[in-house]
Amino acid sequence: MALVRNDIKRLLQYKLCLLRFKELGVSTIYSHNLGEVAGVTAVQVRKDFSAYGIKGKKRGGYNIDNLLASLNHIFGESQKNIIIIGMGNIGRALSQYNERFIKKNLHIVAGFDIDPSKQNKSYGIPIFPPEKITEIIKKDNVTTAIIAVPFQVAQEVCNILIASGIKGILNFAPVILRVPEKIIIDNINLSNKLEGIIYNIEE
Amino acid sequence: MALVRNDIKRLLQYKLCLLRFKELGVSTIYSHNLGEVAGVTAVQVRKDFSAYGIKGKKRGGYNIDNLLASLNHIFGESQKNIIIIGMGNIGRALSQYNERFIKKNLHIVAGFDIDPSKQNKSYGIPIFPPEKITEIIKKDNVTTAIIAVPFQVAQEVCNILIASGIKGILNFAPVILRVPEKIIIDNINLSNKLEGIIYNIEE
DNA sequence: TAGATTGTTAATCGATTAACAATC
DNA sequence: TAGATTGTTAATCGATTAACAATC
Repeated sequence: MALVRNDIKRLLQYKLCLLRFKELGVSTIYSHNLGEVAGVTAVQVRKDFSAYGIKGKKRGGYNIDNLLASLNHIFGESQKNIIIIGMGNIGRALSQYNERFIKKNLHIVAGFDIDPSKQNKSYGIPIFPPEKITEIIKKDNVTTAIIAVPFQVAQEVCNILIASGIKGILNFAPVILRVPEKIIIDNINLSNKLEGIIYNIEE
Repeated sequence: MALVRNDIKRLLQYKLCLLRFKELGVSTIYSHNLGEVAGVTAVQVRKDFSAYGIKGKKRGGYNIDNLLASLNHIFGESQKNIIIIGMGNIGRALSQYNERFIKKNLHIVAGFDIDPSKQNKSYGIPIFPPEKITEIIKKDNVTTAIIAVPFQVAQEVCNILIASGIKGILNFAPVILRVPEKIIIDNINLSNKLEGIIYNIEE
């Protein structure tokens, strides 16, 4: 099991902030501006860029277009195909994100559910029965899957996905999935997130 | 801006795993068992428990009921009221979690949306117009809010929430919200999560 | 007694911060 | 030249891991 590194999370956050600045017509940015909106220190920003070979101008800051080009190069500009397993409330909500995701070259190409009544196109993406998982993964060269099934079947679904070639998983089921060392996984447990926030409030 | 600490996240994860073990009828657990399912080392488990004054028996492991009692004491057993701002796809999906959340004393007491057509009870929780936010927060003693509005209005909503007394925020809008030092915040950016996973896969 | 497990102290590692040199 | 900013090296801090003592 491998987790996404913090520096990568920060770089993605910078990318998002830079796109916002660009929309506002800003063309140059200083490390302290970017740090402020991204929620990190200016030194952290400069260090992150430096570590990935991204150069600014002393006294002149960083050119936003150059930064975005560098970041896009780091994260790759090819289309990434994604599937969702489980079309319950969360799965359906995520399927609606497709339009937004497509701007970032993230394409949700299919959803899967055992309920035949969900196997139609009303969710914006084609829905298939679970038996089709392996077939679609191969056909569309899918490397990443979102698990949004009940926790009781999450590990079983996870095993099928990995056997079919999936390399990365975003898991919304409230269990820590067991996966081989090389698989990248991010577990999102909403009630734990809420409980964690509340604990800190009351501390 | 304060973030939820890692040790707290682990304790919550332990709690979840322990509940699963308990359901299976297990009454005693060793640090290596718990570590394995929680995805951490046995030493980490023992250190976390030790730091919070939770004792096991040398050679005999930990009693699951005692552990759960200790963890419940740490996290508090009173009812916590939560509101959701924005009843789009994510907001509606989260409102359906209420039944599950209630088992953990997390009560989603209201949702808010500017769209009058959403102000009915079909989502399992009462929906109000945004003007009612402050009133409901005071009335129900709400300390925690989930932001699920479009990013353009997320900061404005955040400011209103904080002015109304909210202390903790779970944010699904793709922006880093600016909040005072004491406010606890957790930003979940789904496309960043997917991009981060994909970056690590391709590395 | 031998073996297994907890629990703590010391060592290591990695990430963040401080300090400051370089330079526009 | 003075001031502002980048970029790097060194110092600090915190978290994880290793080692091992305690004890059931």
